[in-house]
Amino acid sequence: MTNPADSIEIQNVVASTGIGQELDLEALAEDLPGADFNPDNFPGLVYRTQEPKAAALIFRSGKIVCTGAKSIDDVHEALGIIFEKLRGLQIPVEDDPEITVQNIVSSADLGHNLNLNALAIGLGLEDVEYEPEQFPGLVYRMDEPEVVILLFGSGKIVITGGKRTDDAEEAVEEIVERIEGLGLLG
Amino acid sequence: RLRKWQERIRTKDAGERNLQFALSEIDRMASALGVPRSVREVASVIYRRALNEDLIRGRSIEGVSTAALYAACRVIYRRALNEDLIRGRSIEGVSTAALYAACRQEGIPRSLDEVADVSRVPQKEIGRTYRYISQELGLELKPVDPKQFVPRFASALQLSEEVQSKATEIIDVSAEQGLLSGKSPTGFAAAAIYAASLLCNEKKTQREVADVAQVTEVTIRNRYQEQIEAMGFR
DNA sequence: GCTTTAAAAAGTAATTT
DNA sequence: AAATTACTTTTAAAAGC
Repeated sequence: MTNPADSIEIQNVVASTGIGQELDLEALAEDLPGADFNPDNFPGLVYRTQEPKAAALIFRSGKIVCTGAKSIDDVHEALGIIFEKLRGLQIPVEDDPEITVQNIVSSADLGHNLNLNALAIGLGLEDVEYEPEQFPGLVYRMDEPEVVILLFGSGKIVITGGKRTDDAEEAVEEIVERIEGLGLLG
Repeated sequence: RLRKWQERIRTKDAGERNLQFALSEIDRMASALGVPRSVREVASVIYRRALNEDLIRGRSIEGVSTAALYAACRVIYRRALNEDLIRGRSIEGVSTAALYAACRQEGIPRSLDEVADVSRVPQKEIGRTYRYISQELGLELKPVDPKQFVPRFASALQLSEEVQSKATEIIDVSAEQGLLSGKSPTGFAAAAIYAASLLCNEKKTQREVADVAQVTEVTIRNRYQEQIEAMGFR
């Protein structure tokens, strides 16, 4: 009788921001201990924070992508650390750069095993991708909220593509309702 | 005006060539897979539909095996690109994906591994292209049924009808108990055939079955244990 | 389309012990 | 034969090929 929505855990938050200042990544790679910069492979410089654990991709334009954080607060904290590091290097950083959450990845547990074959047909083959030869999860694209849900035989699920914390909760309620409506939830 | 006319002819030429190439590729791969002529025709129809709906865009030629054919493929690709016809997508990828889809539609599926063995395109691209054309053409193919692999695998192993029907029964019973969700259809079929061969005293080793189904012995062992339990043996 | 980053889910595969 | 490592899928942004 536990509510699947209560089992939701945010696993990763992706966000973007910018310091409003062009950067010399070659020089930054020298001054920032632990920075990875391989312009031949990728134009961004990779910098990882320990607490909270996250990875940032810093670009020449001054734009930054932060990923790996476990919450929106952690994203702000990690980026705050990076902003301070840059200021410490005499690089001008805007007072409080706007941070935009781009994607939230969450996991949850529906609490019952799922018959993915029946679910693929029940949810509608046009909205479903289920190719167990290639991947064990059923991929379901939901319209409202606009997210992608990966459903597994164990009843564990992954919700991704949402930008708001509420998206995962709404998605879980919606998918539970749909599966129950099909009589396919335990 | 004359140039435009010539361009049109060239465009039509390239298109014809591409189609001819695609169809001959489908035929070559189908022969290598031992696919009946009726199914080859379905593959051809799917390819033509993909062409008509302009889906041969955005994919690159990646598969390389025989240098000569790869070169021919590149020439065609470049021509089509110059004529602004194909813009990226590979004829081979779409041909192979069409064949894979046709086999499924006809109920005699080949695994992506098997199709990749006779294609010049990597398995990853075949799977991706299949998902793309399947979605765009609205093929709506149901998930592959492991039972559909039984006759072909069992006959390759020279197993009797009795083993085949036993394997089919094992698949039905274990799938009924929810063991199939998320599992590879080939691995599931392979394990059932292995189990059935034991039960019918026509034992094949896990390695023999694994080779035919192109899965590992570890996978057969894992699925076998679950299926035996589902059947109430052990 | 590709390149890089991170994270979960579960299956399969290749190595190593 | 068991344990480890690694890859499959989805998502989003960044700059550039």
